[in-house]
Amino acid sequence: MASKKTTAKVSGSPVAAGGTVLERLRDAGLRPTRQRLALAKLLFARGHRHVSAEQLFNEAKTQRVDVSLATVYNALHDFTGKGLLREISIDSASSYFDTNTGDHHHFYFEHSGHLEDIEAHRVVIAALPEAPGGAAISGVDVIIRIKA
Amino acid sequence: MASKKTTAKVSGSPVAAGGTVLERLRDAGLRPTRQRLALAKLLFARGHRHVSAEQLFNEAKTQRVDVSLATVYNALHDFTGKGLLREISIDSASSYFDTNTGDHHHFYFEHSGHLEDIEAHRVVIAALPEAPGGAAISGVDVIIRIKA
DNA sequence: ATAGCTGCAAATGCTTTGCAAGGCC
DNA sequence: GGCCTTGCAAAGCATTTGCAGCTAT
Repeated sequence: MASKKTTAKVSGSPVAAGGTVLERLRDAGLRPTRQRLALAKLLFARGHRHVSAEQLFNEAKTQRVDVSLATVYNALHDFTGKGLLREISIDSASSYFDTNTGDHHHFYFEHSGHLEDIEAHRVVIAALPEAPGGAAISGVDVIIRIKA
Repeated sequence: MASKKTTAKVSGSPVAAGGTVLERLRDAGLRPTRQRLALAKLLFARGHRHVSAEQLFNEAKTQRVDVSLATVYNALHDFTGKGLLREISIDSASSYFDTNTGDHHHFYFEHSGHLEDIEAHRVVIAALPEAPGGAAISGVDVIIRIKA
């Protein structure tokens, strides 16, 4: 699979202006349809964020972008499959999609269900057990739960 | 903050014989009904485990314990509410309940959805950011994802 | 006796899917 | 034009709830 042409730019900065979103979709091998473009802009144009499908759907509606909930789910999963997003499940009620695909961790505010990024370098892990059977570690997630 | 009362035995050994499970329910203020006792035994009599509602339900059936799925969910949540279990949501597909309520972390096997405990002391965190707004940290969860 | 459980099945909420119509290359 | 996407609504899961009957205390 993974037939990409790559300009080695994917995981750089949050993307500022408008044109880049289109390129990003193309690079990922996703057709830049009206819906995907609109959703990608909502997701990537304002820095890193954490959204649920429902949330993004409502935002789209507010912005007069006409998409169905099913399409939002499709887009979110397509983006995730291509590495444009990362899926996070902390609360069984619903999944969140994180526009920050780089190495980092999270604060989780238990009272609100809100999520906030922690830059990777702010968490220093001095010791970690090896995986049983010498298996490969695909990632380490640290979640700091905030009570208040 | 580990608000525990009991006889300081909760996170010690896995509970061996039969009587203790009953006491534990009583201590928690839960009526030791036939169903809860049976479920509690399945959960606590064999060391620490991670189970989903469906799993526990099937185990009960296998052991000829007659309970409904709804009762399993009720019991699981009642136990969790009283601090006898801890709920974990890593996979949005379903929640797991961990009989180990002490401080510890997890290996998560992505291909099987299986979960395995990591003793707290095996993960050493050298630096941790403070919570925004000086809020209180209620816990730190570390999940090591295993690819294979 | 009585407040608290349990069981069943229907209800709910999030997410996925099927299939016809539409849009990008 | 062909194939990928979309959109709706219906289908699918895991989980919850309502209410009559049961059971610890």
